[in-house]
Amino acid sequence: MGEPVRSDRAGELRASDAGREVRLAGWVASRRDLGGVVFLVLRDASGEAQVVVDPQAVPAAGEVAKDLRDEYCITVSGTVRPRPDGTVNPGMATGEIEVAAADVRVLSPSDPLPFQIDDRADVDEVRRLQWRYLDLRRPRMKANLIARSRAVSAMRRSMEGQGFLEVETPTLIRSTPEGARDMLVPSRLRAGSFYALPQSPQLFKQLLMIGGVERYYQIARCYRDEDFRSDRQLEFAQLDLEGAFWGRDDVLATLESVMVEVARELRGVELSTPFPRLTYREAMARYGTDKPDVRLGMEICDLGGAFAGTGFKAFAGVLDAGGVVRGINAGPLGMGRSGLDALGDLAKGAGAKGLAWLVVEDDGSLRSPIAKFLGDDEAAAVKEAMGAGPGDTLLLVADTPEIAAPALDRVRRHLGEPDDPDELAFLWVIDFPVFEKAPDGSLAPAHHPFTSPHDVDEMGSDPEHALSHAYDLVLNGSELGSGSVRIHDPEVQRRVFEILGISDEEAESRFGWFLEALRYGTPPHAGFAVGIDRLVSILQGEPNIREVIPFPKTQTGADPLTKAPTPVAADQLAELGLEAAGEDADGVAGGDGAAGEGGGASAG
RNA sequence: GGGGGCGUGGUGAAGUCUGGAGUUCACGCCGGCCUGUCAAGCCGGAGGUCGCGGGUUCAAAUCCCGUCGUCCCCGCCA
Repeated sequence: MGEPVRSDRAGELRASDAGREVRLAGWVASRRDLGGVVFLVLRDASGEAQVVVDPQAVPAAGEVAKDLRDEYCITVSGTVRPRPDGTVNPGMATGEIEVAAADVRVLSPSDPLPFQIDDRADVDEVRRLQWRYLDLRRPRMKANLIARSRAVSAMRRSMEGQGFLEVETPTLIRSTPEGARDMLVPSRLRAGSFYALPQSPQLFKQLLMIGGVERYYQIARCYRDEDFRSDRQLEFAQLDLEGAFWGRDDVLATLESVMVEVARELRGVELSTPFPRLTYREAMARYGTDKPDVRLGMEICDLGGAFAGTGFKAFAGVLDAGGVVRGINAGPLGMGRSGLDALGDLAKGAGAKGLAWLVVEDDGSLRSPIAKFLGDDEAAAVKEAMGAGPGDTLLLVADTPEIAAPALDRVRRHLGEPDDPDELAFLWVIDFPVFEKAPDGSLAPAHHPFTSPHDVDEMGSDPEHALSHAYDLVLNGSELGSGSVRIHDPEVQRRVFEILGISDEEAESRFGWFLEALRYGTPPHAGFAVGIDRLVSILQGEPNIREVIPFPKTQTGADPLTKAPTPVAADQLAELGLEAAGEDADGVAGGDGAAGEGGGASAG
């Protein structure tokens, strides 16, 4: 077996190889048996090449070829030759040549396939995941795997070129019950205690800054035990980075250079930098969201001025109560009553009491259920404020800012469509508030407690308006990642905990090890993390991140291929000092996979 | 926790609203023919618990209830 299985890669053969003896290996992509001659398309990772088997000339090869089926793994020895006149296939990279087979051998036969390898049919995703190894042979997944590899490679190239050190951090870490639910791992050596899988390497990368690394990056696997979305899995990958003696603009510039590199690699485009920056406040005012898709147009207008002193009681009441009237010019929708009602339902789903619509008629008058309540001046002011012309549909929400903004965002995203689907609209959202205001008016921390506030005094005295040095990177309406300038002063860190309602004692018991670290000459530092799955899925035009993950899980956290998760044997649990709760308490791995209610495990 | 879509031979779809024999289309599979095909072509064939359970009905893929799976969304994701 000293002889190599193959001499050449199928997809790389060209006319200049004519006359060469080659040995190929790969899979049977198709077989066209014309009786007197058999054409095979042999596919390997490099591409495809046509093989011709002539049973008259080579009877043994003819016998083998007759029994080949799709996806048999084979080797073919033969001679590369130009195709006869009129049979060149210009749609194929190797279409000028074919390999005249002298010998065909089956390395490994294939059962009939559960679905076809070509892209003809949109196979049910569970089917694809159940036979993911076959799905990976299909063009779509193959292209996505390659794209992901190239994206990560571009990131590494960019980081290395800028002097960053790649450092790995642990994936079995201390649980910090903040933010998302932790994925827990029981400890056998300390029964009853648990590790957590990292939601991010946050504190470790800060320790690396204290450790003098100065420029750190990592392709980090992160875990968050929250419900799935099209852009969320239990585990995901981030480009995580941090720099010492850095401020915000160093971070943004570095990330921009990484994005330029990745976009060049995957899209062959040159992004223009710097990316636009919006403050959080601007983003909310103009788009009603902290991750605006600026490709959609239809910016939100504030109509408080136009309706000041209005006689329309619904609006006047909202304005008097400190609320807002805002709207978007949806352009020439040409929508009937039912369509407009559906938009209204969308707005109501976001908490709005309703969505008022006004259509500008050709003569400039307004057709609307509320038209009769509006004076001529008001109508003119509204049209003026929204830049409305004949045919335009104007959609208005009157409510508190916390409700009006997201409601209009939903309507806007529902209606909007980018002019150019290939456009990449990167932008930064900066100056996030320290606290986010929920629709019910309550305040909740918007970021992790190691984020530096603009002013810690203000954070205490005016929490509603206090800003932090936190920023997000947004691409086409998706949050790609976020970062911040970190607190490096232990006293500031202590006060931030205090304001967040974490007592000195609690902070000491949970983060004492980190607070101590801050006391040993911590450099100012800042950093960021980019969601790799999201970035690659958007650049690849994929609708969800599962398409760029080789072995993803379904929405209920199941892997249709391996059937994970499963119950485990009682003795396996006993060793960990655990007792399973739920119906499958004494189930074993490989059972029917029905997870017990609660599914949890308690320390025993 | 909540809202919505989907589930029909191996695959994809139509049929479901308006109940009437597992009907149809494409691909695949099996067999045969075929010496220049290109997701070959032609002829023949096999293949089904219409996700599962219950109900209504003379009769259910179709209507009703429940349940499972999956996808999208809200909540959640500091």
